[in-house]
Amino acid sequence: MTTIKDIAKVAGVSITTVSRALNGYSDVNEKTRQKIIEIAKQLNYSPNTLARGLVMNKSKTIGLLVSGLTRESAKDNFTFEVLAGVNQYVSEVDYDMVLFSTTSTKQREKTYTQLCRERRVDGAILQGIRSDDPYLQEVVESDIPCVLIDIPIESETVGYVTTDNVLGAKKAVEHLISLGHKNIAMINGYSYAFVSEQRLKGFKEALLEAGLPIHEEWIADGEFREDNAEREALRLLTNYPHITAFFCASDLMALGVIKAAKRLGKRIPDDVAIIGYDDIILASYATPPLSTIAQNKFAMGYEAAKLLIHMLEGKATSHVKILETELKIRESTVKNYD
Amino acid sequence: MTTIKDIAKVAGVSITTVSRALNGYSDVNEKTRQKIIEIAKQLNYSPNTLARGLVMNKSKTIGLLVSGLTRESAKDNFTFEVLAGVNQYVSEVDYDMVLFSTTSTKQREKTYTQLCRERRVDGAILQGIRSDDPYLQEVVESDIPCVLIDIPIESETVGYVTTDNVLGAKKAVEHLISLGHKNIAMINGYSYAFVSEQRLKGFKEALLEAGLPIHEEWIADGEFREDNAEREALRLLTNYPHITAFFCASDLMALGVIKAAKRLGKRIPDDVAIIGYDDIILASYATPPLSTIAQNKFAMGYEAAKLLIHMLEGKATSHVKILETELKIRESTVKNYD
DNA sequence: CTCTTCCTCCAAAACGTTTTGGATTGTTTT
DNA sequence: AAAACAATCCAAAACGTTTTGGAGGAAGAG
Repeated sequence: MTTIKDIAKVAGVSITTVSRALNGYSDVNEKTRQKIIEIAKQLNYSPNTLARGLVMNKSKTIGLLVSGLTRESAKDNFTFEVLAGVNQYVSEVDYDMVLFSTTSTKQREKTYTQLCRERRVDGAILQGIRSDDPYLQEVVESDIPCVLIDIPIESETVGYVTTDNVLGAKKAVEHLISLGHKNIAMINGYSYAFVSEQRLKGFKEALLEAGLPIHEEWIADGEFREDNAEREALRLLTNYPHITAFFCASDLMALGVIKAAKRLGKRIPDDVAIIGYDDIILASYATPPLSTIAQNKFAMGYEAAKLLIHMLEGKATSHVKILETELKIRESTVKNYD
Repeated sequence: MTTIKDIAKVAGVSITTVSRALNGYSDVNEKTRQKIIEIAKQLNYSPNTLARGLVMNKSKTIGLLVSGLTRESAKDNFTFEVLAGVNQYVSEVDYDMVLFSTTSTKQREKTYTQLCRERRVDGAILQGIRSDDPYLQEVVESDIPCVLIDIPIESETVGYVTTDNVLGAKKAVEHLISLGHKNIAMINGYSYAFVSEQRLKGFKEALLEAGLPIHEEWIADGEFREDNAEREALRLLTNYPHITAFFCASDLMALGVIKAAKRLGKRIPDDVAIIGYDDIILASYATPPLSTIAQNKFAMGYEAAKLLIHMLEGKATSHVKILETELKIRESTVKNYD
């Protein structure tokens, strides 16, 4: 493996000059620079980022901390798309990304700060962690720059990117209302996700603004799981047969509700209309295709990486990025749409 | 940020002793070791992996080189599941994983070797690269340990993990034949994927062994794309109406074929049976649910990482791992299955 | 009492960079 | 002709580890 030392020897200059030549400093003669560059190319030189990182005290590497990168999480490809977005920006600006996946057990072994410092990441992006997660507290207290996805916490060193979940939920429910639905149930996600709170808020606001009553007993916790949502929907549809529409805090749960409705012999959307949240791939392939509030997960990853790296380089003006959502109307709410 | 120097000062010993104490060498008194460990904990010490990597000349980091980590590739979650598998093993043995995503344009800028050496990865896993890819040649020539997924190349420094694609394809086609199909078409992937060759081979073998003729004109190239497969299937079904079954080299293409069949008003599986390959998430959610040859993509990633790290640590006995596939029968081939 | 051996410890070198603070020219200004 | 300046180069320190080759002393063997 060739080093700048080797280049220096061949070129007959000092290693200082090689370093400065390769890094574009002005205090080296253009002729020697060309010679050095030529030699570097011939010797097939590539700089040792470890050595560089050691002396510069930064690695040009960010960590992506996701929770639950498991076989099962592949269904909602949320994590994957965020990852793809992060990767996109990171590679545009010549950073590296290292992936950490945490589980609740793992968190007891190693703290967030340890993880980041040991791996010498300059900053981190956190996705999918819950609001009761031990990491979260640590993140805010540590001095490692970090960007949260879908968790609205802001400080000197932490920023976040999210969508307006209140508005998104409102758009979904208003869509149902505009179709004439008056008896709308909601399957929410677990309460230790910030988005659940907000989507619930949007749900209630939409009802209130339309002058509809809020039935607390029509709001169930599906824990963001397909099977739980199915079970809850079965229960609701059986106990409260006048429900004609469901707003679900995730598409995966909406798929569960579809199953429940089908099992009870209800026609969708005639007997019961269903709208989800996220716009996962499965949504458009479901039968019937699922109406939903689309979030651009790729963009969320991209913007998170952008924000983080701007923060690292001291050129971030704001620490917050709110993205748009979009109502996608498909056949689970409107028959023969298209 | 505390270093071993700080610990040494507090403990009143040399940095050598601290290093050796923390790394479990035997030539340090158990009492001093405990003292040092205690101090390290108090000072919140975490080792600088850059410095360590520099002197040890290895980073305990592997690179995962995937091609086409884009928004679109989320549909077939192949990449994601492999990634999850790699991540799983890597974190079990306390390595790190850094993700590189390549595009054909990017490959011209930076060579594989440069990429690996610059980022100081100890080895790499390559997924999704094509057989005509400039990288592939380089990989074999370079001395960086590497594991290929679904590309059977083996050498001192390169191994691979794959499934038996010939057998997998045979199983699929034999299933169709066992259902009485005699006129079976195939939608293959592009030819610069090794798996396409092999699945084609399996397809032909199955036909031959059953004494059925091979109609070359019934074999189309869907380029692993849903839309292309749909177009090709439309063409085949129109031109050769006696075709009663399709074997597709990927589930995504099978979904395209389903669309084509539906568009022509054919009933599935009564008029035309369809079987795919991969078992992507969408397969079980399709209408009708898609029969397929399942590959355990998570396991492929896991085994690839395992193999690579064994190679790195000199304890790999073989450089090859072949995984099993499994025939999953669903309603696209057999009515009311279950 | 001397010679080994074992147990603990340590100083210094090494890894490959970047950066600091000059040194050496040659050229221009006064 | 002296002084100031610009251009080009370099030696040495620094980053935080691991490893090498001992040093010093205590205990056991003869």
